Amino acid sequence: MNIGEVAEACGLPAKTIRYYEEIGLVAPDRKANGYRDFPEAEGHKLAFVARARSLGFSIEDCRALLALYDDPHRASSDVREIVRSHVRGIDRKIADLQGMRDTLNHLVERCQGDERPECPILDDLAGAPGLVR
Amino acid sequence: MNIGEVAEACGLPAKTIRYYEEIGLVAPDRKANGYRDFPEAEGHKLAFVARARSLGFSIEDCRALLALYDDPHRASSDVREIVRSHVRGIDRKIADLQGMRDTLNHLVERCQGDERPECPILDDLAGAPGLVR
DNA sequence: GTTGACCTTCCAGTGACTGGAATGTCTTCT
DNA sequence: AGAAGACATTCCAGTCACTGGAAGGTCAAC
Repeated sequence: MNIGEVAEACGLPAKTIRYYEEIGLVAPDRKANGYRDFPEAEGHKLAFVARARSLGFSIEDCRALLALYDDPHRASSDVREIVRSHVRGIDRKIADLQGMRDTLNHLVERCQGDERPECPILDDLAGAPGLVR
Repeated sequence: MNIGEVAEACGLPAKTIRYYEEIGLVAPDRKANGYRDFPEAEGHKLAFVARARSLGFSIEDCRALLALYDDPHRASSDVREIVRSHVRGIDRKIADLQGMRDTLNHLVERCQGDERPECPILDDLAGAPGLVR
């Protein structure tokens, strides 16, 4: 399979696939003309990585997950620990974002949003003691 | 004020403050010995940016907010629109992360997490039709 | 005069791509 | 046989917002 076909199949841009080869996530063969040639297994790896990335895993997580995927003697507890740790990171991010959103919503509520310069949002950013911090 | 003092005061690393000067967010004076000298107003700008960054605003948002902060003829509606648009972005991110977390939690629940290799998480990543996608 | 804390600039690296230039190859049509 | 157009290749640079480190200058205290 050419890079274009495998890109179509797994939903990743060809550029990204070349990058994944460069960092050693996949290792396609080469045809006589220098074109990459992806056997089925490499295509599956790319689809695996595409799905893992869409679930927010880092490239290093993907590397670890791929290694487990390839290892018939893996322990499923190793997989689960990677995923759990990732979920903890996601939970932290959600909590951070919710905190920001709540603060910002409070500020937006108190801002008139008209043509005048008075603005509680700017006052808060400038360090004025707001009602709700 | 030296960079170290102003860093202490606004809670940003000195490295970050130098970077903010480089990209034109602040413009400290210079002493005869080449050291940066931050007048009060520049210190306030840094504190303003530090708080805005902690609320998730991009550097370009900070630049726009600083410009409004500096403009006595601003309209508070301009401020509010920047903030609202940022909140919309935060909401999108939260929704994305919640989607990932829910999917991952479903997968974790179904994984035994023991010493055996069978793993519904890997099966899902590999494209096996899971019960819950 | 020497230590140590502070300051300076400059260069390189992070993560995960993405865009573009310059060039080569394959397929199809005339 | 030649030309067009779609594909492929490599390499370099840019993104965002810093962060680390090297090599060196300055200042205050002992």
